[in-house]
Amino acid sequence: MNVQNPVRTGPRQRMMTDERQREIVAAVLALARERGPDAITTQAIADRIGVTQGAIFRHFADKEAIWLAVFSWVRTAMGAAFAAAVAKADSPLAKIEQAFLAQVAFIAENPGVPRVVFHELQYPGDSPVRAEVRAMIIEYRKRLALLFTQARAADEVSADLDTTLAPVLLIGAVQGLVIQAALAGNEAGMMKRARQLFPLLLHGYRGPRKP
Amino acid sequence: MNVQNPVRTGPRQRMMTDERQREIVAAVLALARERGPDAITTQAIADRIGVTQGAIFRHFADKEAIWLAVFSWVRTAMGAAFAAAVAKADSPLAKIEQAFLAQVAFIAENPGVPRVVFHELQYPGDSPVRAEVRAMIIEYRKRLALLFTQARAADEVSADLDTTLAPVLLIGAVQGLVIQAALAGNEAGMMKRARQLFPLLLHGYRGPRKP
DNA sequence: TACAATAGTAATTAATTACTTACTTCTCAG
DNA sequence: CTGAGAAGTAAGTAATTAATTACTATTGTA
Repeated sequence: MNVQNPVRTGPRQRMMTDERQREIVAAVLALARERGPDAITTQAIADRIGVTQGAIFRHFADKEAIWLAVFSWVRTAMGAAFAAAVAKADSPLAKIEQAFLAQVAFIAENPGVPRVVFHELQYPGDSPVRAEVRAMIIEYRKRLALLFTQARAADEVSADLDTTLAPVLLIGAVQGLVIQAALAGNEAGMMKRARQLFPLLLHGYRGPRKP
Repeated sequence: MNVQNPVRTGPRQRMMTDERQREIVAAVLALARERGPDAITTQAIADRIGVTQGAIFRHFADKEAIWLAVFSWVRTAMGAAFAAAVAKADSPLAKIEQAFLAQVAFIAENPGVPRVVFHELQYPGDSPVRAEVRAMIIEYRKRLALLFTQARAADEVSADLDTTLAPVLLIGAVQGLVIQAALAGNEAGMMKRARQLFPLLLHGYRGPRKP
């Protein structure tokens, strides 16, 4: 917090703005978790980071720019989490399991993220913000579909498996856990439930049992 | 629309209010689908049903009362759809399948419903409206859990199946389809995808295959 | 040290929100 | 037929919102 880098390479004012922008993005996600997306007003953000309301507009042109920054952060962070998870395993199916668990872990650590994402998904239209959110989910779904195709080729899942449908169920499973956590009010228990839930997904992907 | 019952048993003014209330609830759900939950203002409702904004408050004390009426309708309609679906099948597992398909069909027919429900779920706190929504989902989950317990007793699903976890996956699967429909912008294709998706759930519930 | 850029402030603005009030119109029961 | 109650209207209110403006304070640099 108070620790500052004594050596600056770039101009100071840009640094300050970058820091404030990150602070504002963090405040948005914190407010989303604590009070819900509708409570994210420029006044609430300003109160949380300790400046006046007008100061927000020194760092973002308008509120839409704030949302774009928030979802840009989410997309980057989720992409990194996905890549790290996939790198941890060798087989396609194991990669899928790691991606699933990483996704749940990311949401458990950043409970504001599903709130803002699914808040935005509930609106029709083609605003830049919504386009960003949709692109993020579509990208995630495509990456999963690729892994499922590889898993099918490696005979790790049923040969009949629809590799465009399988990601829908996996994303849905994450959503089921999010809803469950919202109802119970505990984001902490999500990981445990996720580990219990994955076998159910696994057997579904593997196809009918042959007794 | 223009057809009116010539014989009225109760006092007219109550009838009118009841009709307006139903009209307002329908307008809320239509607005949720067409423009998203945030666009549901008393002005937008009034415009849609063709009265002035102030007239809304002749039929509801305040906006919270409108939301309570909306979720009361949703709860009743969903409960009826669930009961009808369960009655169509004999075995517990077949009842579960019918309930799943009925749920998706209900959402496809009432696209505003998931929008308002999950909009409300994203907020913490204990307002009467949120309590109603939570109670509705918890009730739905419990009914599913009971069916899963019966299915397990009938040896239709794995003996290891966690009957509290299974409904989470089923509700999640519905959510996955809702997200998919939101991304693609077509609620019409939901039923087809649901029929494709159920086998994946089924094999998951049945447990590991034994080759 | 002086300068120029800029983060921050305080106050203000226009628009929108839920909700109210005074008044009008309609309709049905007595 | 009539009058009372209720649905509807038009106008208005207080609060909140995102965004702007004129000004001040700070900070790195020439």
